[in-house]
Amino acid sequence: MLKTRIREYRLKFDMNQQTLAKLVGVRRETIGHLERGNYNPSLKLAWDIAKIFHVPIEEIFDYEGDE
Amino acid sequence: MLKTRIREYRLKFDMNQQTLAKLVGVRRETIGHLERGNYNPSLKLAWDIAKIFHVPIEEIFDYEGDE
DNA sequence: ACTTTATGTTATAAATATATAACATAACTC
DNA sequence: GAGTTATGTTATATATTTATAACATAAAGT
Repeated sequence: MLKTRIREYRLKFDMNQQTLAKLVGVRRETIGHLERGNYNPSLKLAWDIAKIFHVPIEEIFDYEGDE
Repeated sequence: MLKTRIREYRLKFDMNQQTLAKLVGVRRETIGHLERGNYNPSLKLAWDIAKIFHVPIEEIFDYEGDE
């Protein structure tokens, strides 16, 4: 399972799903799905999100403890 | 466009596409497609590949200079 | 109470990654 | 030169991400 800190960083940057979505060029629902762990993003999307927060991808997404 | 150093690291680790593919649980062709930039991987696959080489994802994949 | 804002949720469609199988080629070994 | 190994390549099928649209709810402001 993928653990993500999108919500944590999103709140830290004081933005809502809509704003983040627009910044990385996806839909609001897509951000929501990711935050709730509904599916694994593409590398491109993960990259764009991490870049918004100025952190490495591994800081936001974590597959530790997996299959 | 996505630039990748999969081949470079794969050779450094002295493995062929087949071996790397098996290590990360995909097909040989998938590794080949990635090396030739045919498509963007999922975060999971990018993560697994980077982990094989013990480097951060950004060391292997790079979207700098994009859209 | 009504309106707005943020988020959850669900169904379906579209796009894209990956699997699978098949064949090609070039390098190397015997 | 036949056989093996590594890789390229292409066509089709399957799986998964993402888009799109619609409706629900709860909180906050007026």
